[in-house]
Amino acid sequence: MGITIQEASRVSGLSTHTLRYYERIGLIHEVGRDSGGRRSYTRPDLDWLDFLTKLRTTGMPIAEMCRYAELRRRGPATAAERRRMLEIHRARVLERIAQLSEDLSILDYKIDLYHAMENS
Amino acid sequence: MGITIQEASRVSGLSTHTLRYYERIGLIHEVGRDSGGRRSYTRPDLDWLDFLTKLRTTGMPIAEMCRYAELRRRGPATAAERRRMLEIHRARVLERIAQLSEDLSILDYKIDLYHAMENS
DNA sequence: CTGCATGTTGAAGTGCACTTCAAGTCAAGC
DNA sequence: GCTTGACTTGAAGTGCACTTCAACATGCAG
Repeated sequence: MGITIQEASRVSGLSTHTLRYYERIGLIHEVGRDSGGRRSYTRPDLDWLDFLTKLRTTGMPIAEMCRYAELRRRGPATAAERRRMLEIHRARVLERIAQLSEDLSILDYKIDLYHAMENS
Repeated sequence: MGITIQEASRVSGLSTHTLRYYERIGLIHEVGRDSGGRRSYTRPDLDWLDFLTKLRTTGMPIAEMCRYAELRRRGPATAAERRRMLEIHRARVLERIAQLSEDLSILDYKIDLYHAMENS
């Protein structure tokens, strides 16, 4: 019914080690098992992993992701709180982009200086 | 002539520990000392720290910064190589900004979904 | 001249996010 | 039935970027 941890690893881009680690710390809740006790990842699992990965790559700390995951498990009653978490995170991402853009211009300036040096 | 490590810390935004650490690993080269052997930071030191900080906040690994610092110490002959390093780093920063912007839209989408849930 | 804050050093410790290890289980191919 | 390879677990290890510690030195206030 589901796919193996190996396939889930390929699809998600996370190592099998990381998949087990994420489950252990509660980021992924109780992945289904096959007859032999092996993990079997379903579509919803993969979608969730995808979203988790986006939170990670945008710099959300694991601890905060765990909190989000826990709220999610508690159901619809926690929707407003989860939204607030995402809004706060969104603001951080925006700020990070702004900071990077600003620093980028310093980089450009420095690179220009080097060009000028080389052509003088 | 220069300022104390405490003042340099305040100006640069780096802890005194980090300032000593940066010096130890060769990121900052031989900061001057006062009569009592205490560090004395001058304007060029602070400018360099400022630039280092920009490299760090844009995600350049310490090891790479050390390499850049070493090239810088070797003088003008290494200018072209330093420029290349900055250009490569610049490309990474651009890519990071693009990635963050993309992930941001997923975040926006999710937040919208939560709003829709709350208003239904 | 005596505290005491601030400085110095090398070495050890910390926190985060994994990653590797050790020891065992299970299923498919020969 | 036996090997092989992927899977399982808990525990220990890794890499990065600092941070803290321990032990000692210096300089200024009272």
